Amino acid sequence: MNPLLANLNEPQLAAVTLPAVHALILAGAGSGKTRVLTTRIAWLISTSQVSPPGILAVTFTNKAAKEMLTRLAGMLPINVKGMWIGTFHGLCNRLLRAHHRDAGLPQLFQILDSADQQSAVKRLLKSLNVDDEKFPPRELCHFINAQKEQGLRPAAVEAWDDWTRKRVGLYEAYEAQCQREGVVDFAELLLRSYELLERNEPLRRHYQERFRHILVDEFQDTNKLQYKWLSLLAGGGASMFAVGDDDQSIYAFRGADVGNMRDFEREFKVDNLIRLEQNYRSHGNILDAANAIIKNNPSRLGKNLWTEAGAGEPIRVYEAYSDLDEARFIAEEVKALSRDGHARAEIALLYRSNAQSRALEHALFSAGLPYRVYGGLRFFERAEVKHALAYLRLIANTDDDTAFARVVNFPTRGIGARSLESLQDAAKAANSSLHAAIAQVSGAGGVKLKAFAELILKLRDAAHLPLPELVDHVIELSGLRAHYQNEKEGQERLANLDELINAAASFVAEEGVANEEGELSSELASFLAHASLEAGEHQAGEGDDALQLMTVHSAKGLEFNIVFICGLEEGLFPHENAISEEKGLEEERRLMYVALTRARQRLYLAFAQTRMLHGQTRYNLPSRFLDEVPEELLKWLTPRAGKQGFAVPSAPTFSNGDAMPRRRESSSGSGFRIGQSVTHAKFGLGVIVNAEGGGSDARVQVNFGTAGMKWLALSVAKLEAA
DNA sequence: ATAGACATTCTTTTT
DNA sequence: GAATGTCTAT
Repeated sequence: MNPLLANLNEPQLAAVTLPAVHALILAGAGSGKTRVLTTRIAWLISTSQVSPPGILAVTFTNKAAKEMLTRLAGMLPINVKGMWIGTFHGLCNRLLRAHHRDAGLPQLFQILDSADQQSAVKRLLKSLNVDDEKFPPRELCHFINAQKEQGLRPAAVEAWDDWTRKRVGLYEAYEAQCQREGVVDFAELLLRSYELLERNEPLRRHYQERFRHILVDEFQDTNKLQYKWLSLLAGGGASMFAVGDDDQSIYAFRGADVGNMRDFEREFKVDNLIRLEQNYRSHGNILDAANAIIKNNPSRLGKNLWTEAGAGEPIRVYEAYSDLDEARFIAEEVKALSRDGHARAEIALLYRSNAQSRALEHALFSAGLPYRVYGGLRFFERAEVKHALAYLRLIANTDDDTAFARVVNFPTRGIGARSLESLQDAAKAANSSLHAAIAQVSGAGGVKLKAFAELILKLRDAAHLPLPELVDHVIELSGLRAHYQNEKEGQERLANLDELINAAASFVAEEGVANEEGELSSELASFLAHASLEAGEHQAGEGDDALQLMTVHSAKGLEFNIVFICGLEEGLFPHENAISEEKGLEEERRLMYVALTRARQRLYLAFAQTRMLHGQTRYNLPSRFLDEVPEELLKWLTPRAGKQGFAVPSAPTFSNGDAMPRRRESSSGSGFRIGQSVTHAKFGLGVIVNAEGGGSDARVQVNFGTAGMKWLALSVAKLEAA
């Protein structure tokens, strides 16, 4: 027996050893998905069914791609480096670099990240004198990306109203601007390489014949364009092996289309649908809860996780008075767990939205517990790093107006708004880049601009230097170093700039791109692509034994011994913006499913009666997801809050600094107070969130959850304390 | 050109 | 509440 196949369970083995056919693997959480994917590649190669260059394996994140490469390298005695295993964007970048001419791109085309894209759009709106109130750059970016992700160029977009027609026009102008500047955004990487393959038959046939096996990770997260891209490449008879979990589809809001799983099944006539349902991660109670929750979603492909591990501990539920109380409880609990010998790094605090981390962080800090928050600014996204990268981008391509605009006056060199305006006018008149238009600007501003142009020229002269030295040189000559040396808070930024030099050095050491003779550094171009495509690790203390704080979204794919899910309240989780639509609610439920299945041994669910949000105290009902977990799996750490609402009345006398209902007048005499749970004959269960008037005029505002927010006159409405 | 005041917005996020 | 963006005064 092939040692690769040892210890695989039956469906895993079946999936790994499928012949060259299309297959859809429904891989539940914790069912060994990555193992199946990598083992399949290793098995195909080791049994000589395919050679390494015949494999195309696609993931969504760099982390997943790296993980696959590392595991594969451990299974096979081959050099994994050159294999086509990577993210959609990384592989498309590779394709476009190799065929930039056919794709209509300059050799050193630059990649705009989302922030770059937004500033490019802002610049475009300004140059066209478009009101950015009516066309917010954020929304316009979203629109453009959504079209591209459907595979639609401006001419193909159907516009039925003036607003959309105008946006399509702006989409077109944006494309022209990008093309002139020699830059592509993330979605363009995909679309451009799709079009390249579609239109260039010899090229398409080449890759179709080359890739015999296409493997896709997290298939439920693919968008329409990615699916088309895969279909095109598989069109030459390759086998497609798609691994995904429709229950973990939580990115519909950014274009992911679970429908691709059904389409794939139908269009590729997949008759190998394999379910991986045995879970190796969590104890039974946790899985039972997850299964019970997700069962409420109709139209699933269907799957039920099970485990050989025992039921384990019950799921602990804590009802807090307030967000601060919730945080304090968690901090105390974690402290106790830590004392009992649990590694802090094995404990995760999950929440629906980032704003929730504040209260948690505060409590953890007071308790002296080290923690790490995911989701902040990443290395290559930091302002000072982006500034340095902008200078480097101008070395590679002087026409990159986004980079130009970013640093033309940073550090300040007396080039103000009016000089830039005349430069922009000149560029527009000549249909040229900002850099190329400098000669046209006269006067004092023109002199300063010419000095800037000379600076870029001088920097370009250094392009032959080894990359780390070039970076150092740029930081020095641009004045960035001096600028941050003079700044009070500049120490950390200087350190980050030094870190950028280090990053360049290790990039050269690892990637080892050869520098072509006499040419502008292709090493530089690869490094810049790397900086755009892989924004780098999140900041701070890796390696320390720290608590892990993150949103449920960023927890996907991770696992922890102990998990706290915080803020389980209607309006927060499920989020209020998602509640009104069935589809939105189902995605929230899948999100809850993802959250639950992160835990191996112990799971806490926490919610609060009052919470500060957007600077206001809010009163929420417990999340409906709590009701969807079977009673017998739960162990209430506070008196049970039933379907009737909160068990513990929130007395207005907390001494712990919690938000207290401010309007006492509303409670006097009426028998009701803010924060109290009430029932109404028509609207059902709700929470009083506000009150005004008194005596016979008294009115209260009640949050009825699904039934909405209502103002009710106490003299008319029959409210009962719940 | 820059600091300080005022207004506005506020899910989730990788590439 | 905090962060970003725009306007205003120096």
